[in-house]
Amino acid sequence: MRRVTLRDVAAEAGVSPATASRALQGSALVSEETLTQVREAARRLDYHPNAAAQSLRSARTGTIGVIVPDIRNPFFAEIAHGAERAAREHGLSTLLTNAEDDPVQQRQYIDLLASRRIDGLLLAPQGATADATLLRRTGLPVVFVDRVLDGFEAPSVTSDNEGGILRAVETLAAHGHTRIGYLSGPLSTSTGLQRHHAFLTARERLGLNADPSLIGFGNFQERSGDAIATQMLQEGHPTALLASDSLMTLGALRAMRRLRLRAGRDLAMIGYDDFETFELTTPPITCVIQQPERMGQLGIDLLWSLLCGTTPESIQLPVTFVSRESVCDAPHTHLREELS
Amino acid sequence: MRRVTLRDVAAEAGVSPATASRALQGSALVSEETLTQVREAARRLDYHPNAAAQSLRSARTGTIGVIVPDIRNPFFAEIAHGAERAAREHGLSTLLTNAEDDPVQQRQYIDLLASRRIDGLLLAPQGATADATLLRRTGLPVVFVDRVLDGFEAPSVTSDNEGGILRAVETLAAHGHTRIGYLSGPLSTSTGLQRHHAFLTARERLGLNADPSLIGFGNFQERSGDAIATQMLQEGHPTALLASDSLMTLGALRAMRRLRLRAGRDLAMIGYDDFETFELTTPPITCVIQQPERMGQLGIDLLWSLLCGTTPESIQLPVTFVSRESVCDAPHTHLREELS
DNA sequence: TTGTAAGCGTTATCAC
DNA sequence: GTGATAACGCTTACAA
Repeated sequence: MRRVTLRDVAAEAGVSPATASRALQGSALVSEETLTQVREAARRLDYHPNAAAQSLRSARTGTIGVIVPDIRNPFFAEIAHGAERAAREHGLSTLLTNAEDDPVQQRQYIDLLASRRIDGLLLAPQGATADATLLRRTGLPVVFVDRVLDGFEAPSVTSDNEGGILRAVETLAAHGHTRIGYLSGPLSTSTGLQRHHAFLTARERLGLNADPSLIGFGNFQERSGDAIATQMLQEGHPTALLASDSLMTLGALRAMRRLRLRAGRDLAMIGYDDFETFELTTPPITCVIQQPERMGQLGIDLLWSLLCGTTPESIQLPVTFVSRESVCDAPHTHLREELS
Repeated sequence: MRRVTLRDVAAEAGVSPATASRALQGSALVSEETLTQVREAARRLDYHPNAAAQSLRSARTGTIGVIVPDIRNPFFAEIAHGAERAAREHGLSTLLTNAEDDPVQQRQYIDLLASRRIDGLLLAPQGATADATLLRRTGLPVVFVDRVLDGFEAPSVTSDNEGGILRAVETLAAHGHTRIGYLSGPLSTSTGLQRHHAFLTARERLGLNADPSLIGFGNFQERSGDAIATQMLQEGHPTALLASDSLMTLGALRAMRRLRLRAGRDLAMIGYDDFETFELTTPPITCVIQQPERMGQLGIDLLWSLLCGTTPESIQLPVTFVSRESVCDAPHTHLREELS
């Protein structure tokens, strides 16, 4: 089954390939009549232009690469979705890849996408400065989304990590909690780092207990949230738990269930990022909500500006604090009340 | 910033472009010495081969197109993830696109991917026979995953929809339910159609109530599940609810919450597909579980066979029934017991 | 083992 | 308005 080429279309329409090309691109320099003839011919032959030849010639692909660390994490699925929508509105298509939280895979995908001559890259990065060098050498226009990479200057769409954590810790403190267990993400990500830092700052400012067993480091995956919560609940004696992403929140909830501890009664719990069912668990989970779909969309908009030659400003989106029912008072607060 | 081409690498290594090309492909016909020299040169210059030129010349792209109806549905995110993993193992990369439950977008993506000269297509299709024609005309090797398209013969990886629904209905019937409300997916999808048919068959075989108000049609999205459940619970008087995918299950749970009905006590509930938190809701939700990641992986394996020239057999995966706590006895069962 | 050269399908630059 | 024609960067006969 030989492929239909522009030559075939041109022959069918009785014009030269050059004219056919112009017609299909909607160039103004072609007569109304030949235009319709060429279009008709293309339709009849079911012509699909060869994108490889097009981009070889024009040095543009009309494709944006998107690299997320974990497509199964709903947060990043939303980002990908928002990005794809926005890209389509600009007439661009997206090449979505999933680095699976693996810096090596991330590097491979950067190489792959560079080979594919994407017009730009939307990246939720992980890893170290080595990757900044790699990234720089590709010469690609880059926009960061959610996370940024040290040592590489690029416009970014991030979210108010400090504000989100601060708000959560303040809320817990207001309920009398002083022993707050924090399930941190990896410090190798900018979000993990910022949130961790914000937690330390908030904790100090509010004079809360700084027992080191009240911080556990995970990898933003459910399993690590489970493991950290399990250990912490048995050894750190927290009266409240704060997780730094939705999957770790999920893991913590699973651990609590196993230990027969109920959020909102035996223990206060605040999650980061929403999850479809956090509203339907018992109790519904109080959490800090970001705007992942919007982040993806804005990321593409910034990239578009970049492609158009302007240097856009980075954007930091605000977070929302959604108070549901998983935050109870600290036990000693009850005591205090009973005594008074 | 001019791009580095094979010529540059060849010049740097002091050989011809042909030799450089051969060396970089690891051809056996090149001496050990020039091989390392070319590789070194490529590394030094940070050479990224131009995929457009490669595939223009070789008529292969090493890329598989994947079209899913809704990437935000965790079921399809898992499929995409499984597909990507498997593709990478075959040395292929994936171009993931999201049709957003829109046949028009699906068509656009088929065109787009055909233009990109993907080597094959993994498709979870929707829509009518018109799309079968379109698909056929692309001449692409296609494998269906999860769903199939009427009028287009292709290997597929599906799941035992009849078995899953049958098992769910039998379970409810065994608990004394005769008025089972069914939240159907769209009959324009093969899964929606098969499950609906299986529900009718099971219901008839078990002699259950066939009140038409006990079936509602949705679109596999949360909102439709909510709407259908809301109406059905107020007008159909079901004692049990069976939803046909996870998002509609979610919607039903939301509706029940609003109406202050609790699954496993006021009403039996069975979901289709698992959802991260169905285990953590109150009560945990009984459901039929599929194997989406495995479906994606097997889909790519079939496609690979297809690309290698063999015609693989279609695969139907079994489902698992996970009994949790959302299925209670029907009210009249209690009555009967009390009377006896 | 290596080099030369043709050509993949398209678009851009010329002329006409 | 339209048609030759040259290039884009690479692979692969074929020749050396």
